[in-house]
Amino acid sequence: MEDVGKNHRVQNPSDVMRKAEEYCALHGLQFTPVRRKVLEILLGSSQVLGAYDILKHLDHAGFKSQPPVAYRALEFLVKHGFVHKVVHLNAFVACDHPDEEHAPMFMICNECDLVVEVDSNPLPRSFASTTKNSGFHVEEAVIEMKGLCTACAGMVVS
Amino acid sequence: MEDVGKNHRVQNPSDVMRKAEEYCALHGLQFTPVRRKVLEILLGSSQVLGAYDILKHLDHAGFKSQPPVAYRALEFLVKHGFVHKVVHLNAFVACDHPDEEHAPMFMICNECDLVVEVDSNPLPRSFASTTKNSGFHVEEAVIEMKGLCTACAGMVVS
DNA sequence: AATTAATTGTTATAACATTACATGTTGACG
DNA sequence: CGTCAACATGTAATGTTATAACAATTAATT
Ligand SMILES: [Zn+2]
Ligand SMILES: [Zn+2]
Ligand SMILES: [Zn+2]
Ligand SMILES: [Zn+2]
Repeated sequence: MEDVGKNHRVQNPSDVMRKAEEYCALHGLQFTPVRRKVLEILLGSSQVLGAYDILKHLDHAGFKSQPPVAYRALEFLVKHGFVHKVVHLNAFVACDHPDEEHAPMFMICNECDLVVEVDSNPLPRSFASTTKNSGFHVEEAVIEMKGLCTACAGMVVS
Repeated sequence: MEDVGKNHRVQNPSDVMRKAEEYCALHGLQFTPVRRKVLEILLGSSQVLGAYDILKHLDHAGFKSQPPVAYRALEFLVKHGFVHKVVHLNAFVACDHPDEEHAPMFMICNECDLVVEVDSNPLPRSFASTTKNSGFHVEEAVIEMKGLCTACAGMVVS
């Protein structure tokens, strides 16, 4: 689950970084060095990263690297929508478009752990009726689909 | 997360139990004592149970109680649709209607951890187009919504 | 009966996450 | 400025969830 290549899963990391800065400034949030660094780590990774992967990166970058350091930064980043947690992998991923309100929706490959965030804008609406009937007040919807990515599906056939 | 009351989250446990027996007989699966017991434990619980909760129950019932015992039984039960895993709680729950093909969909209360399985039959279809575009072959869709149950939502207001 | 496949027993360890408390930093207010 | 409260970080220890690895047993197949 380590970062292996130079490819980023997010197209323009610096762009997202700037959005995060602006958001924090606007809302009086402290975008501290650790928080900034963790977001950079995730933006620079081609794969999702577990908390302990992030700790290793922090360690290499000269930060403190006990578990709470990573978990606290991740909690902040997730809370404010810069990062999502992929609950099936106990791993984290920087969001492409943290400025747009959305329910995170992922496709996860069972073979290679590739994770793709797809747009879910029109979907959560359809849940509303189902949940309203039961009197449940929904705050967050998490949708994760497991299966095979194009590459891995191809391998099986061949 | 222990079983506290006599209420079952599944209406007719013995009914589900029978369905599981029939399914296993029909498909040549071994519905062994541990597997049966774990399903009974989950059917008898009013709440979702973690693997280690189940181990405690197994221990009390005179079964072996090392982690793999529970995890292997749960893997079997999940694989064949008798049990679902609630990934947000790392916990397991017996399914009400294992005979009907469906994607599990849950509502989870952030306050009291109440978990309600709701019917999702019409919904996964709407995902198909989104995922097909990306060439992803979906095998399983997990939908979990977090929020407040009626009871807990009421408390907040008062 | 012999062979193979599936399941279980058992030990150990890996992987993920939180508690608790001390220390430091920041910003508001008098 | 000095004080206080709120927020953030440092650190050690522990708690929780899940799997690896291999031996032993049991069930199905030939
Ligand atoms: Zn996102
Ligand atoms: Zn793949
Ligand atoms: Zn179900
Ligand atoms: Zn509740």
